[in-house]
Formats: sequence, structure tokens, C-alpha cells
Amino acid sequence: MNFTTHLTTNNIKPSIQRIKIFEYLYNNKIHPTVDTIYTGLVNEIPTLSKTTVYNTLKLFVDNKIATTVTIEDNEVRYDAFLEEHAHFKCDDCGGIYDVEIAIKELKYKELSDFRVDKTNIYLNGKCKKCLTK
Amino acid sequence: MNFTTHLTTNNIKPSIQRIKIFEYLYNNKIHPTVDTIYTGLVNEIPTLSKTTVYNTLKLFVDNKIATTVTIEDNEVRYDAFLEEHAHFKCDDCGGIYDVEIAIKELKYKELSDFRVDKTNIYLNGKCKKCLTK
DNA sequence: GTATCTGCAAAACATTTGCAATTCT
DNA sequence: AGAATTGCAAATGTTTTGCAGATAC
Repeated sequence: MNFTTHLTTNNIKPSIQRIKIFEYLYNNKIHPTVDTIYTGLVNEIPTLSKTTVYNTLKLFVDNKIATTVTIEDNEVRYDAFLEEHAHFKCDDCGGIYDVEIAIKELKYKELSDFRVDKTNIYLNGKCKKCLTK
Repeated sequence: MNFTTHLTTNNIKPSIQRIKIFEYLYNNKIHPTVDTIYTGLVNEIPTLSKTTVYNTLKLFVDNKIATTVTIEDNEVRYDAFLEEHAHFKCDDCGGIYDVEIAIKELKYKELSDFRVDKTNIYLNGKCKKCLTK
């Protein structure tokens, strides 16, 4: 994956900050928060500010190369993995995992009233590690 | 629905604040925020504080007579309608609607790694009103 | 040289916490 | 009186905004 080309293709001018933030998202599929991204990059880009991280992520979401994950109350997380998948959160350790959907058959009543553009599936429970400890 | 009895049955001592907040949630299925609930009740209970609204909703969620709706980034909403349903948010007007699920067939890979206790399905798109205007 | 992008500092919100006053039994 | 509940005020944490300086074309 060439990050510079990827940004350009999606109408985003590739600055150092934007390239590094996208690279971080792509290489760290841990659904990081703004703070996690900032902390993870500030050593490499000492002048980085959180404002830039916020601006850049908003730009990515607007241009559909990233999505928000709001499984957690009061903290927005980000994801550059765009294929459809569910998110699982362990209510014990707080870890968030991608879960591949094998069969998805969802049908709704009253659906003629809406045009659905996006479906988010969030699962909560306990992960194996927390179940066995 | 007798709200006082409902609270008592669920091990919640029924104070005026608790009864009125539950009644508001039950009668206003608009997935209100803490602020909406507070504003909707402060005329009726002039001494009401937001802290009490926060405390009371936490109590309701802990005792499973209400759930949180986090379809919106950075704002927690509450719901007293407990039957399984999806939530639809119109990205245009911001309205949030309950959507009844007619068929639900979701299967995941890697599921042996988790025990799923709760599934939230959030839909985004455009509502009829916004599609035709 | 003009547009855009970055980043500091302050402001704006949502939520939590500590504690004192109030209420209930 | 004793225990639980309420609510004010302050603190915390996240996100947004205004604007000045830096960078890119």
C-alpha cells in the first residue's frame, strides 16, 4: 500500500502529517482514539498537535477512507479497515476486536421509510481471555 | 404501566426524580440525551439537577430497565424500549428512529473467542422526509 | 503571493467527583 | 438518628474554534 498515492487518489493532498496518520491507522488496527494516535506519532513528528489529528481524521472520514467506531460511550475511535465487519468489545478488559461476518441476513419492517447507507454492528460481552481468568 | 411499581420490581427505590425520569423516557421514545431529559423535566421539578439525571440513568442502565444508544458520536442517548430493535439515524435531519427487525440471521467467524451478551445494530442514511425534500 | 495547512491557546461541551444539604424511614 | 438520595460547584476529559505562523504551489 502506497499511502501517498492512496491519499491523492481520494482527493486528499498528502502532507507529512496526513501520510503518517493514515499509515498509523492502517498499520495499527486497534481502533485507536485521537489520543492514542497523537501519542503514537508525536515522537516521530515532535511538532504534531492534537488539533491536526482531529482535522485530519475528520478529512479522512469525509473522504471515506476511514470510519468512526462508537462502540464505547464518550470516546470516538477510528478504523481504516473498510470491509464490512462487526466490532466486539469486551466489557471486562475493554479490548475492541474486529469480527468477520460470515452470514448477514438482516431484514427490517418499515424500511420503505429510509434509505440505509451504512450498517454498524456492535457486539458486547466477554473475550476468551477474560472468560477463563 | 405503573412506574412506581416498575421501579420497585427492579430494586430501585422510587423517588419523585426517578419516577419522573423513567416516565419521561417511557413516554418520549425519542432517544433523549441527558440534556433533553433535564430540560423536559426542570419545569415540573424546579430543583432537578443534571447530576441527578446522570445518576438516575446510570442506575436504570445498571438495573437493565434502560439502555444507552451511542449511534451519535460524543453524545449518549437513552432508551426505555427494551425489545430487540435496530436504530436508524438520518444523517440529514439528525432524527433517530426505532426499526423493527423482521429477520435477523447474523453469523460470525472467530466467534468461539467471545461470549456475546448484547448486539447493537445502528443504521445510517436518509429518512423519507429528507429524501423527498 | 495567494491558498492551504498546521498548531497553539482558549472556549465549549459532556460527564464525573466531592461533599454538604435534604429527604425518607 | 441513620441511611440513602439529591444537587451544587468544581474538576476532568474530549472536541471545537479562532487565529497567527508556517508551508506549499
